[in-house]
Amino acid sequence: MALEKNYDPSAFEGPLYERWEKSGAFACDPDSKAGPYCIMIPPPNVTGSLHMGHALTFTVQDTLVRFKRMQGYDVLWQPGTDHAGIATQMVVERQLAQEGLDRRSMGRKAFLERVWAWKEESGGTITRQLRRLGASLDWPRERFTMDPALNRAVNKVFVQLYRESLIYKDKRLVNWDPKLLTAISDLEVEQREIKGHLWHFKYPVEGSDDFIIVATTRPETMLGDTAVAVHPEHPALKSLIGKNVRLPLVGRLIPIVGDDYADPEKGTGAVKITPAHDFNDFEVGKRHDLPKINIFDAHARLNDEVPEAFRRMDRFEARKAVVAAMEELGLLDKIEPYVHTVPHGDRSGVPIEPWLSEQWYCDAQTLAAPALRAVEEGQTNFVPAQWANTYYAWMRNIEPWCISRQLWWGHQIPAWYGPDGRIFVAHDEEEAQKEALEVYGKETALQRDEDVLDTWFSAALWPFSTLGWPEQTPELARYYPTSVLVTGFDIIFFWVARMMMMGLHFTGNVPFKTVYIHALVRDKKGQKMSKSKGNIIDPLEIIDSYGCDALRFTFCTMSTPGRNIKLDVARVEGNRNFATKLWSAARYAQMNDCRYDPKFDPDKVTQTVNQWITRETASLARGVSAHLEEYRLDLAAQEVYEFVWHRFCDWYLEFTKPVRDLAEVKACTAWVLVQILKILHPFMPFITEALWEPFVEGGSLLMKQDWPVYKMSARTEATEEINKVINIISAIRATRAALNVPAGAKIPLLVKDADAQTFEAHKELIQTLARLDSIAFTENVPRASAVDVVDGITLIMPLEGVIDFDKERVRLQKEAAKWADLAEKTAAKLANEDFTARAPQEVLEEHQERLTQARAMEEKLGTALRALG
RNA sequence: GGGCAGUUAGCUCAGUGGUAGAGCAUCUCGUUUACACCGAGAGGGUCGGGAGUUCGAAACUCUCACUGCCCACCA
Repeated sequence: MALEKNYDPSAFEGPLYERWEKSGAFACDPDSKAGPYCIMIPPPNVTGSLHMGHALTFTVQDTLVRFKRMQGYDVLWQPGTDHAGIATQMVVERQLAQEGLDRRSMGRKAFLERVWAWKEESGGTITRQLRRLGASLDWPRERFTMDPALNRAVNKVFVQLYRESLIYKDKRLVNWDPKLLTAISDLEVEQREIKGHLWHFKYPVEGSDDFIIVATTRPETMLGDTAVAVHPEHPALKSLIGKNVRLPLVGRLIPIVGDDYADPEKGTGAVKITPAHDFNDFEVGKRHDLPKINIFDAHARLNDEVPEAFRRMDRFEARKAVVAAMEELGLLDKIEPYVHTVPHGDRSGVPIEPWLSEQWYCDAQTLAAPALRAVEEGQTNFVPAQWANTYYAWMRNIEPWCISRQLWWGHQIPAWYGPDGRIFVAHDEEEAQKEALEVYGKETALQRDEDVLDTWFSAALWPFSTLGWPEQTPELARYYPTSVLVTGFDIIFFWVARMMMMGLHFTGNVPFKTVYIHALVRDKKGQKMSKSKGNIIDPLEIIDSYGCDALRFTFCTMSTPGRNIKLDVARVEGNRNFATKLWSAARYAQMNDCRYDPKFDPDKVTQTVNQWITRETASLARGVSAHLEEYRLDLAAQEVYEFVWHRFCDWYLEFTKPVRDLAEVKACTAWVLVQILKILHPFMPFITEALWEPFVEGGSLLMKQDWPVYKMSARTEATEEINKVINIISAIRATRAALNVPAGAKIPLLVKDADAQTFEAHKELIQTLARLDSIAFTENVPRASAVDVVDGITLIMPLEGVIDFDKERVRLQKEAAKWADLAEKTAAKLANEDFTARAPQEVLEEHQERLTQARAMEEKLGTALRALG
């Protein structure tokens, strides 16, 4: 089958993926004798679609997985999707709203049916898109976080943690999202900078005509104030401690308390205390035993605790009303513009409300201790290592994790309530009923907790729940702990930390040995991609335009640890060109009848160029392996790029053109090409697989081939010789270009001080690639010639009448000056006794050699200049 | 306020103690039968500033500046 002239990825990417998948090449083999290697996919939102962040992380994972598979490991890359509680529920609720429906009126059961239907409808999108990316996931093992089996794992974990008192119910202030009407965890709160105001209110002090002035960014909360705090040592205000103020608008008498929390430097030095609506005030309230007056309903509208005029008002409406009312009373002291940060729900985008409610909590502090130790002791390593600091910082100051959500889509909390409010936490209703029977002594109707768990709760179990836990499955025994977790730093807290906690607690083992944290994808200016900025680049459009391999290779070359990836389509285009180059080289090989011979022994080649390229190939394979082991995909990819384009195409194929009919050249060309396909496969799976087919017999798959490891004797003399030839040709080309010798013109070459052997052996090569019509040896530099010196050899091009000798003189002088400068610098260094006494021997030798060489160059160029006349 | 990164050619980035590199862009030349999504060549950098360690610093230490991000606080 002859290769098409042009590289057209769209012609083969789809069919090849199908072939891989059908062949079972993605499947792990738990019975295999090979060692296990396992990566758990960070499950994307089941109803989501592929964005650049996905494309990056899955490219990295697929590259690692394909490499390991070729190395002979039994690889499990576990696929799956996440139910993504809030995100998915929001999407469906938005759909309902368009139909004029809402979930509460349709009821829980009907709503959940609707969400499941949506999941069935859109759930295949992301997995189809993953296939377009070439992701070699073990699809028959696909899991979903709400699978019945995974739900059993969730219940088991919940029940056990409850019985260990590591999960409990508590009434306290939570981050309440008044739009989504659910509690959220600290991590789901996003601080946003807001240009607001600072209102100064005068509160009348009881029994005097004095006022105490408090400043606030949230005037509406004053309706729930139960104290004013001042610092116990505040010089001007401490005398007021113990007195009361009459809370305006409300008329309530509230105390002035002394508390360290009141910072004399801030605001007016006195601070209003609203224990039910501010986290700090809540603490102050506890210290002084203040009442907590909840003035908001779930929608953050004022409730019946406030004066009638304000009831039912939305919080922002109430703000205006309170300010207006205070102003009317003459109690508004002043208003200042004020920039401050306000907590917002990361999903809803509305300011969150600290709100008193009863929620389920997980004692993260207790669970964090072993998880911290595991990283400190190196059972789990972060790559790059500095991310461990981020992990430590958060884990050492971890707060209780609010795990309940007032949603319907998710794992419903396995807790049932008796008529007296008694809680029965059980694996299922039957078990709960049994417990209730013992307690009440009779059949009793139980009511299940309405709430569901935070999405990240089930995600935290992913590394073992997908492997069948709590059953002791062969998969669990074999693939857990997994080899590496690949993810972005943005979810170290959300996910990595929680998997560590749950994994250690329930399996006694870390969930992964390595956490590889990669960059985030930005636009080419380094800005976050977002819909509102309009700078989103769709990976599928890129794949359509340039092919999947070009996109993948771009991610690989740019995934330097510790840096963001500024994605510029120009880079993708450049890598598409690289793919084209490879395609074209393969086509050339095919046209010249280069067939891969499995019996070809690279160690036995006799021609110098073949000895050279086979050793270079071996060195490439070693380099790429080493870089991949260290997660330096960037360096690995760059090394292949350099080899394929600049060594194999630019030099080897050109070198062998004059002798392309020789059997050894044909076999060697095919061999190198096949090695390139193998080494490049993890990075560019499609083009390499497509090119594999025409070069080997028997319909095998490249992705199932062994990663190349060679036993080859060193051939350093071949490398040296070829490098010398390359230098000679490059020098002649540069001289020709500098002197405007027409590219088509063939010129004679005289050489001086050269070992005849190099020129004899590679005469044809040098003549062809440097476009010479003859090569001859000489003892003297003839007059009126262009000259260059390389590796001690003087190259002379008698070009009288062709070139401008003034120009040539300037060029040579510049060149000579460069070498003289180096010689001088090196000589000065060698004259420094501190240097000669302290530098290591090999560095000294290197400098000696450099000096000799620089002096020789200087001298030979001098000779050439003199000959120029 | 605390922390972590980054600062190297016009742009995007490699380079962790011994003569400053690549890709893209730019310029010159070139349709030599794999490739113009190409080939050959060239220009371009006081490695953010300062100090220190060292025979020797882009690299190590300190310090300053700027950029980005994370965490916390904000009356």
